[in-house]
Amino acid sequence: MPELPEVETTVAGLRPVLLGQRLVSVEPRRADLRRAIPVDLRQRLTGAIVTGLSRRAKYGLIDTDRGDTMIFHLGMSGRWRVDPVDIGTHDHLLIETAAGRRLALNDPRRFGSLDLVETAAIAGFGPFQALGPEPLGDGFDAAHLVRAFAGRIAPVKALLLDQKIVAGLGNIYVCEALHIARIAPDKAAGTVARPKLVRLVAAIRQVLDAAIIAGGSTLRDFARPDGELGYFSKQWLVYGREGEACACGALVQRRAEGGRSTFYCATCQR
DNA sequence: CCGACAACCTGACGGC
DNA sequence: TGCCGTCAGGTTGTCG
Repeated sequence: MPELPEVETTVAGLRPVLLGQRLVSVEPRRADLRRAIPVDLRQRLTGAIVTGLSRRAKYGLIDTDRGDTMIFHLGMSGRWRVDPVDIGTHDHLLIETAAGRRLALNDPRRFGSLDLVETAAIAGFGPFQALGPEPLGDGFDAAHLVRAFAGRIAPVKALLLDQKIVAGLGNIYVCEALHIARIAPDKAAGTVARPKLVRLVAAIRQVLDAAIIAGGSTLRDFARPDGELGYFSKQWLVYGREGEACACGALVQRRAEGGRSTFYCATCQR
């Protein structure tokens, strides 16, 4: 579930619950996810007031009035449950606000992470050091891709998954964007002509915007403990559609590369 | 730099 | 019903 649009809509769903609220209880229920949870997280966040929520790449950021920012990553299976009826084995962090709202960070596979850094030093946070530009921001355009792809013979799909080149794309949206831009996933990145890169930038923005809108439309249901985002899956053109007909009539193909599935239309994408 | 692979974990699903 | 293999939206590291 969690690529950039899912994190964006998650943050949007958390905002009305947390913004301006004092955290009266912050309880980690295990010592680690993908890596250790800071031992002082509970002490530093309990009693703090949330002053802002935002997103960077696939990370969610929660700022407090104590100058700390909690940074979460949802990995493959993470999500926040709002006002859960009961607490399960995969609820790894519990939060309660002064207004009596409860949150549980749930992550069965525990590929996610939870960090706490000084807000003023956020640029020094390890995983943020080498991140490329935000795909929906000003720093991302065809010229950027021309520079990033120059001389590279790796498949364009592989480089789009590289967070150092552009931050926030995952397997689904890369497959979708390449389809919309009509670019073959295995084409050597450095050989993709500039007009195609112009299309690619537009396609990435288009698919991310549409997914955020689709996720946003489900925000009403965000508080449901078992609530799932992901309405955008109904709009996928190629991802998960192996053997189905593309709009051109050809069948969507699937290929495994580096242990991950790539979905594409060999007729449309060149 | 590249591609392939493994590791980290659990759950869902299909086949038998 | 159960067992087994396969797959899954991410990140990080190794090896040749």
